[in-house]
Amino acid sequence: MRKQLGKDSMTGSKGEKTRADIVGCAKQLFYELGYDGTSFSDIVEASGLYRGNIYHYFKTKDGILKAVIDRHLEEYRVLLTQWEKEHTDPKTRLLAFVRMITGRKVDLVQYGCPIGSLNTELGKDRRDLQQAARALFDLFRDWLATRFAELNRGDEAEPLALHLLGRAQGIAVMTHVYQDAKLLRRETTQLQAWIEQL
Amino acid sequence: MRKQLGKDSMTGSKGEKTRADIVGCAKQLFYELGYDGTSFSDIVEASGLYRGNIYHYFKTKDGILKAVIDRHLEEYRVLLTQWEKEHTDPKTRLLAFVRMITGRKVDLVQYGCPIGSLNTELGKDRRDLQQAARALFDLFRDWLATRFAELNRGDEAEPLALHLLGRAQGIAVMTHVYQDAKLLRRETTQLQAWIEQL
DNA sequence: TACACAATTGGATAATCATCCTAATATAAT
DNA sequence: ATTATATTAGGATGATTATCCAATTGTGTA
Repeated sequence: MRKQLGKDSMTGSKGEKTRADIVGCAKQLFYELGYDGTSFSDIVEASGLYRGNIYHYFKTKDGILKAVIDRHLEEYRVLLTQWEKEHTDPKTRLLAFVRMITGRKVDLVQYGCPIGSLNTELGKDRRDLQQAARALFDLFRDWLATRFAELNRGDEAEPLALHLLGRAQGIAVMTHVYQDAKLLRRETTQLQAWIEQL
Repeated sequence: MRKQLGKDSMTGSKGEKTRADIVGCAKQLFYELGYDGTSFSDIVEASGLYRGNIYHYFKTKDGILKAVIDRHLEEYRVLLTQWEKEHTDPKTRLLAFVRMITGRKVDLVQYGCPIGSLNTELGKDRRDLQQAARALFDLFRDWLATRFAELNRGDEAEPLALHLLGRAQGIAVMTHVYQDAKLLRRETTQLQAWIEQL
């Protein structure tokens, strides 16, 4: 019954739950208030834990952000895998990406794109952290590029993926700035048409 | 020789220059570091003035931001008027908008879109300030819509303007995130083609 | 049972933040 | 020259920030 290998393989389930709670609270707060806009005290309050306890799991606020980014990565990976299981047609898979945008309409109107706004904020003065956050863009870029490759657009696959990602980002920014769900609907419809006509 | 009416009508040119310097420094700092990322001390250092002196001109940091937004508005208004003077064809005028993007390539790669990133940041927790910053989007939206109206796209003028703005924002985000000038070039070329084919 | 370590408690700390305050000095009008 | 106001000088203030630390409690293992 020894599991002495990794130090985090089989740490008490109690601690793992606490750790996950911290990441969950921080993830939501960073989304709603921004990374810099979220204070350590905010995380303390939202989680209902003590300051020291949180520092037992994370040495710095930056460390929490890294964990939040990892959580995002895990969740989006699950989502992408799910889309691949649900659909086989490349275009339909691409449409699932667009459907994710419309599905998160309410949050997009209120807080913008979670990964876009995070990268925009960190890109200003914390380029070290932005590099970590960029992995989220890479994840979608690669997945989308694979879909375009499935459509036999081999050499244009990556540019097309970046184009689609950019379109989505633009829609997210405009939707957030104008708090306009109609705009989001109109633009995503155009995006769907663009995919179908590929 | 009395000008007792407005308290700022004809304040000494010395003070007006100081005020303008403060706004100029803050404008650049807010762009490079973000609003929250810029401390009052940063403005003090960059301007070479004393703290109290800056507070003589602006009661709060928020007040400085409002002045910075106004400065942006003035400068962009000049730019838009200039484009209208330089070109008469609506499409050529729209292309001037796209050329602005490519012309600011270096800054876009490094700091993103000044008005987009500002709105994204303020939209998180300071919706009151975001409302003021949104005026910058309105300025471009209205100007672009007028161009589409010139192209006899009356009822679609505003949606088309928002679409073009969104495309530009998306390009700015992607260019900034990936620090990739090539991407910017590729996407703006597509945007030009879209305008010409209208 | 005893021991080692994980987890929690609760407060302290130094730095930084925006803001405010009182004087001193310059500038212009009377 | 005198008064009033605009401007500059420089420091003080209290709140908030991220981070740290010592003491205590829980928990699974030898």
